[in-house]
Amino acid sequence: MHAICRHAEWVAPWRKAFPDGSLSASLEDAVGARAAADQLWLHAGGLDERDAGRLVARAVSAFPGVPIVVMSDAPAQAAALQALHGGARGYCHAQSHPDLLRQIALVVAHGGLWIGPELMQRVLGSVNARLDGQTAPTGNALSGLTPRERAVALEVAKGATNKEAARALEITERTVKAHLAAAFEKLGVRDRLELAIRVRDSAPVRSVA
Amino acid sequence: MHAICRHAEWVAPWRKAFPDGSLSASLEDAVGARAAADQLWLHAGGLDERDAGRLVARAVSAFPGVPIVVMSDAPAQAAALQALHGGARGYCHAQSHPDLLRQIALVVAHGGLWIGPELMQRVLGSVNARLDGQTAPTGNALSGLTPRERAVALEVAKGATNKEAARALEITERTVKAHLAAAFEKLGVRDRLELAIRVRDSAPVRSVA
DNA sequence: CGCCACCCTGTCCACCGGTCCAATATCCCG
DNA sequence: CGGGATATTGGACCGGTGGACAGGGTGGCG
Repeated sequence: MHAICRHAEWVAPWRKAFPDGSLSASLEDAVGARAAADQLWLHAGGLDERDAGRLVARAVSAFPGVPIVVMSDAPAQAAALQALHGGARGYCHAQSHPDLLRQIALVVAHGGLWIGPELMQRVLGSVNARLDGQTAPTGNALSGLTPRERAVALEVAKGATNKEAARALEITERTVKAHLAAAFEKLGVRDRLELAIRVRDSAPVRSVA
Repeated sequence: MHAICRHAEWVAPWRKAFPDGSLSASLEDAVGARAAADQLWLHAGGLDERDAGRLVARAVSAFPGVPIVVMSDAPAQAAALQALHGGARGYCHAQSHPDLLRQIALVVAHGGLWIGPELMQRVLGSVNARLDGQTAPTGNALSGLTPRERAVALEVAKGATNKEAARALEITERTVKAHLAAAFEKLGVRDRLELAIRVRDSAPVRSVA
């Protein structure tokens, strides 16, 4: 267990959690001291996201195979993502309770990934913000189509297969193909992909999370 | 500790890892039995990604607050993404060594997230693409792909067929298929239409502020 | 009543798209 | 040097897709 922090007092909880842990003032010092550790904890106090990400990347290459946990003074989701993307295995508040730090160490030591509970929620729930238009924004590429053709085109533009569109509209797959063929003809496209592109590019408003 | 699996022999390692764990044949059985568990392990053996994702989502709502771990017979990145997006806290091979399973349980029990080490980077890249529309200039849907996969994906996102993409990149149609299949897997999409949607929605340039 | 537009369905078939089984060559890294 | 990632290609397989050939039903309009 080794931590890197310019001033020892910045990571008081960590010292309390791991009394036997060693500490370096910088990554270079740790490398010079050949600090062999099972885990490396980085204090990224004043660094912005980008610098923190780079620091993590350097640490990863300097200590290959050693899991890295980043401690921030002001945790932010963007910073957490950068840190994890850089190769960190954990991200937490530098002033977390020693018990929590030990718990994080446990998770990371066993190959797990530690991200803040609020970030966890975003990760796990990100897909729930699915787009489900179902609106009727007239005046775009769909204006020349009949209502049913438009409905089918919208389903396809969401990525649906013929079978799925059929189920969604409660009609036969054959009928979907008929409406689709008509839409192809009217819009001058050759397949569902071009239709989807046409529809989505001409959509007046987009409700993306 | 509770597992859901149609046939007990499919999850022999799990039974060895948790001799005291209970087991149900289906999610409905588990609900009916009011199986109160600290963790719920789902065997998603023969299910495809989508059904597995839905199963996880149902399990999450049926057992709110209970961490879910998905065991797959043939782990794939796309399936892992679907499972995690559905709310799973872990994803692993159903035939993993009991020691590894116990390790995973430990991580999950302490609030961690378990994904295969090789999957970690990609998942984070995908999460990156989903979460930030303004912070990271780099990191759209293409970020996790290799240069050639990215090139093929861009051609397809423009509406090109395999043959056209092949001609544009001066490679065989067969190779286009290979790169596309890899891109599908990494992005967690099933066909070129969903890939095009994903790519175009995460494009760096957006007309709306 | 005919005509027409729209909606729905059926069958047959060629082609494309996606996946599974490979193999080969290069390059970089530990 | 061996292992891993990347790029490239081959063949076979099969389901989805799109086009072509059909129809039948409804409602409006001259």
